[in-house]
Amino acid sequence: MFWARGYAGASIAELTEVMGINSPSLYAAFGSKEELFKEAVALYVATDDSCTLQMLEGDLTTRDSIAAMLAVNARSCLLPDRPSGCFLMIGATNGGPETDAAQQYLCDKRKDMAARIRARLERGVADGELPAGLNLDRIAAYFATVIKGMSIEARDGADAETLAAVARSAMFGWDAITSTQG
Amino acid sequence: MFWARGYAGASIAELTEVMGINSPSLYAAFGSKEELFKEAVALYVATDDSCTLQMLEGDLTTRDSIAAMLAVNARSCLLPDRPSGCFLMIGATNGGPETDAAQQYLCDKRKDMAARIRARLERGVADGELPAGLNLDRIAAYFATVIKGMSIEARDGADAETLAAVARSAMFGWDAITSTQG
DNA sequence: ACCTTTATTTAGTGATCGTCACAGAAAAGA
DNA sequence: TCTTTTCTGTGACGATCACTAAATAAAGGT
Repeated sequence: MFWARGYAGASIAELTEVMGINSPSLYAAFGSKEELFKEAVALYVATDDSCTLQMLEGDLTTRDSIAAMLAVNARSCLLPDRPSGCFLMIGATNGGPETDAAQQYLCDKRKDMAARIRARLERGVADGELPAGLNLDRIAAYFATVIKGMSIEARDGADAETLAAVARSAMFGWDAITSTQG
Repeated sequence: MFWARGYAGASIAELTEVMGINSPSLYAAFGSKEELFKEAVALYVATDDSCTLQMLEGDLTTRDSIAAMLAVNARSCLLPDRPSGCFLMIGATNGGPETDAAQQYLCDKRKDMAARIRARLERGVADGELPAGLNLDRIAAYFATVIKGMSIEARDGADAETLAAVARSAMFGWDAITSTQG
């Protein structure tokens, strides 16, 4: 529900109906809507989202691991029986001050993602695959931007082939991006 | 208000307070919250957003016009006294069924943007700058994805230099993207 | 079988949502 | 000046929001 409607758009009444419980049970188990949301996000990060970032952990070259991450993200934006796009990108964007905590929580998760991309780039520098002196923050920001954009693109109705092509296109500039010019 | 909080997050009470009127005046002038939102979006498209797509209309080469569009978009995501990011990307993403019309309206505007990028690419083919046989839809989807991602990146706190670097990075693969391989 | 503890249901809290009927004020035409 | 028209402010509509106190049912221990 949070994934499809967002934090503010998913009401307690809808949540309890889907969960098959009454609201007092929900509050006894989770404490508040905000806590329930955070647990849902944590579950998402531990399951669906882990596949994408897991591509950064293997024995692939730096370039191939980034490419694989983009490709996996493109696919996971259009899984059957799930809302389009990544939960972390679209789970809480709109809303008044009462949604600030949820928005900040997702923002932190997105920054974790960028940090892990940056860590993979650092490993590439340490392995000698990438030259020293690169501005790794900016390179990581570029790939994070593409990933974020793909979620909106998926919500707008892009098909799997288009998203896969976007992932490939984002890699075409790899050699120039990873040259020492920033 | 819609830009900062989104369609569902901006209440009539907040809107009327900012506008300095009472709700009956708002309904007499615009008819409904949805109509007011559409007028606000139309105003945004005609003013702030026009600067970005205007880069596609000049005498620049296809490559330079796309690069200029990305650069202008990067700057307009972080204007002072305005919410971060593009209104079309973040104005209505969350919410229940009653926000579907607003979401669809913004989605159509985003597709207009992609269509204009595609039209610029077509002009490039007609001018002989780009080879024939390219899958222009996918190329346009790539640049649209980068633009969409930059808005989330801006909301997440990226500074102007980072966004400008992202815009440059997105252009590094231009030659490969515009080769006849799709 | 009895008591204690846990879980679920019913019902309702005040607040806020988008929207509008109605009354009173201001402006315009004669 | 009087009437007609347009506009603005007051107040309230039913619905829904997140959240919870009190009552009822179930489960576990002895």
